[in-house]
Amino acid sequence: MLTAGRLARRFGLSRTALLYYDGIGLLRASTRSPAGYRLYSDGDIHRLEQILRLRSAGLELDQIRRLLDAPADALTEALERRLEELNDEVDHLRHQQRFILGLLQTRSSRKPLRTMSRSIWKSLLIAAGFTQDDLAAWHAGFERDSPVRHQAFLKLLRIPEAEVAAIRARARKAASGAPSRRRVGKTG
Amino acid sequence: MLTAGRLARRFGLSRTALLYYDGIGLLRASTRSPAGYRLYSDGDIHRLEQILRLRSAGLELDQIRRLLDAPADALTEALERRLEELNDEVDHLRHQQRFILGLLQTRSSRKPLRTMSRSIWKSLLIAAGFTQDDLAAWHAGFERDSPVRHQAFLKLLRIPEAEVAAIRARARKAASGAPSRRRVGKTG
DNA sequence: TTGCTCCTCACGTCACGTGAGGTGGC
DNA sequence: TTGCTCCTCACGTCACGTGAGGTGGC
Repeated sequence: MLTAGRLARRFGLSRTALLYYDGIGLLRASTRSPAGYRLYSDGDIHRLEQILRLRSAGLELDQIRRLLDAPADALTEALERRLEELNDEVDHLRHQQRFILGLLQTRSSRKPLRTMSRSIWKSLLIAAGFTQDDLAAWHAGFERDSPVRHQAFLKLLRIPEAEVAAIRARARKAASGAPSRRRVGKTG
Repeated sequence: MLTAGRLARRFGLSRTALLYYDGIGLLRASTRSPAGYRLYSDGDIHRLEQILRLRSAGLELDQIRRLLDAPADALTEALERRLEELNDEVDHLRHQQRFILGLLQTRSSRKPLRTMSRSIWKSLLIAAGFTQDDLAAWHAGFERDSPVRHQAFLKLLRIPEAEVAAIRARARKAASGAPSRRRVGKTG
């Protein structure tokens, strides 16, 4: 039996969040102490775990509440709908990005665009499921098999000359047999 | 001189939005009619255009208000900060997507994942700046120069066999000289 | 006179955060 | 007795949407 404060700390969320969940009927403490303190049972804790899982998926609390008492099919369906929604949201943010890039180009900017474009591209690929190592391996393979097309591809991404050269150099080194202990982007 | 309702319709936003902008001091009608109707001048309209531009970039109204009376440098800087912010937001949404894919995999799903992954990938590339035609041309070139690697690449994206075959067939046809009148994804 | 547009409050939204004012527990 | 934790309101957030109740304009 945990009080609200302890439970909150245990799950890394705020006490007021728990009070809010109580208020909207999402998660009520199954017991109260004589003084009125909320006391959360193991069952309550289990329910909280489910709630936080679905919250991590970006579902609304109201929807989570309904799903917890619904058949599993409803959950699967809701998650798939959420995936589509996320596609739309990402598209929307991408439009904002491209719009901003347009605004900046109209003005007198020169260098930020190039670096942004590179970092955007990278975060896209990483978000798409590629790890840093995947990217390194991919560049290495590309460079080994068709260095000319590799360069053209990097140019297409508007990555500046110096960066292109650095990426190709790393790719050649990786392809020539050095163990892949390198981290892209940070210190290596 | 336009009233609020007319101005709203002209710019495709709601009348209440304009009232709200007035309320927070973002855009005040420079004149009122004897009866108290808001009358927007050409100057007001020009200011609204600027507001909507920045709103399309996803800036907050409060920030927009400050930027409109600030030097151009501040605007450029704000837009670049917003770009970074967008990267973070997209990352966050991607995490949600990957988390959901994990949840669905734990359950008994089988087919939705494959198709999602494909559509996610495509929307990523399109959002990154590739047009449908760019994609088609890219596949065509890849297929022409190294069909084996092209297939491996598509497989890496977890695109189902049948889709892979279709994409390669289209790519071969495109590379063999047919004019690129085709649309990817819809009917073609 | 009839619609349509306009006006000004005031309240609701979503998931909490932040006090204010008061009590329980070691 | 002193801190720390807990309790219950109540209000603020962001960009509006939605009435309610009342007036202007063709």
